[in-house]
Amino acid sequence: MLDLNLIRENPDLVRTALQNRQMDVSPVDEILRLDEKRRSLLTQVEALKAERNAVSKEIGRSKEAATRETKIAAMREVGDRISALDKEVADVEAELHAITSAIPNIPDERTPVGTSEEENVVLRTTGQLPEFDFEPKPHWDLGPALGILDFERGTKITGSRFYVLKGPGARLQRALIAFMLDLHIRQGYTEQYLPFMVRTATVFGAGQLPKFADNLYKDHEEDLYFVPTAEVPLTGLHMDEILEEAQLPLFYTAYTPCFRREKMSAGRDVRGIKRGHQFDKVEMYMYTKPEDSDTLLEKMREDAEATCSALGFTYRVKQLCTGDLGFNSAITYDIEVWAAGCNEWLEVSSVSNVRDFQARRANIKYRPSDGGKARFVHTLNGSGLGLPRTLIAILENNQQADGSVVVPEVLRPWMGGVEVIK
RNA sequence: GGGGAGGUGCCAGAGUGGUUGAAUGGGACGGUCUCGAAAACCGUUGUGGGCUCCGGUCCACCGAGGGUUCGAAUCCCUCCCUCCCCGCCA
Repeated sequence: MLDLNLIRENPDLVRTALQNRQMDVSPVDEILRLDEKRRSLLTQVEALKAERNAVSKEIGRSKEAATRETKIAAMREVGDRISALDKEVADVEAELHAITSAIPNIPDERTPVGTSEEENVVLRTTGQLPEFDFEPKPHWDLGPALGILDFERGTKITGSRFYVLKGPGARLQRALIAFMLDLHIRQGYTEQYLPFMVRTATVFGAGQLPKFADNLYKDHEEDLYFVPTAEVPLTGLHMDEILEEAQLPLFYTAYTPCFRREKMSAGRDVRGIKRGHQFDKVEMYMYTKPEDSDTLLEKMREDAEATCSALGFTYRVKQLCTGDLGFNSAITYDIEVWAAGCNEWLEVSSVSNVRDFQARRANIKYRPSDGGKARFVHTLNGSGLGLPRTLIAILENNQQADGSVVVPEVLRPWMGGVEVIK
């Protein structure tokens, strides 16, 4: 959510932001119009309320019945006008809120302007592309051959885009989760175990509603959403709180499953486990003072990269351009790992500084140590790697000619010492 | 699932229709005192919003949302949450 004052005082900034994101700028004018209408209505209705309050006090003090009756009658009429105006204000505010909540964050000056993901900028590539003296197989062939991945049974018990991990496959994923969480703990994050279902206000606070309702699973009976990412409950953690400056920054890490309907990407990435309706992820999250968020974004990026390095991945860091930037984000780095079987770079992490965008929606502030006015915090989020794509990279890059897969050394403690899955 | 109690400011806790945005106590912060501290005393201590000659002023907020009334923290309705007892399930 953007600051209404910012939109009012600097509409061109917002228009440019929308343009750079390849979006329609007309909502800005609509907001300005509604904002003006709202303030005009408020001036009227508040004057009436002030009058009613004052006269009502007089009525309370008045002893004379006739005077009281006259005043009560007058105030009854004022009350009717207040009700009508209040209704108008509520309508205008609802419309204003609906439009404002659909405006994305303003990209950072350092976010390159571009029209689509084609114009994302590769900042750096680390490691060499692995070489094979045989034709490396994609994971959708490798996994079933090893008996650790079962697509048919996944679709049988649930439907398309669901799969079953079996035996060492399931264990490998669990090893990755434990490894990542422990690594993030060493990097200074505090582990959280969170609800996997959240209320509407929580999803709104994280910026997933109303815009992305189509992508969410919902229990309509209980009015609860299944989390699409741990970012949602991690934002909710301090919703409607005023933190102390001394508490900041807060570093959190959490493992959660993620549930996404993927209506937008129907027909895309249908092969393998790259894009499922249910997948696991370890997430990093920060609450910071505004002046620290730029620096800490780099820490979070380094922490995500450290995970890739420890697993022996060849990876590259991309800077997203305005055309591909997420709704909440001002600046985002994507980390992509090379997968030798399907021959592509897979996005395993997205590290973003959303500044005060989520904090405004979720109402998360901090009180400066000098006792000044409470200010919105900045929040940052980043995947400590999405699990399916990490699994793909391990299976495809560590495969051997006989179809077996070498387990990365750092994971072996959680694999009962198993060195090769065969 | 059945029965009962409750949700008020940073905390505890009054307040059942009219100067109550909210008593009282505690905490925190500032000041006086002190070599310093404690004690004591004095003061300050919410959020959002409108207008503003930027000195203020007005509006809203006592779990959330509606309603009654000239006027609601106080009355009514719905929902949410917490606690206790019983039942049920793990």
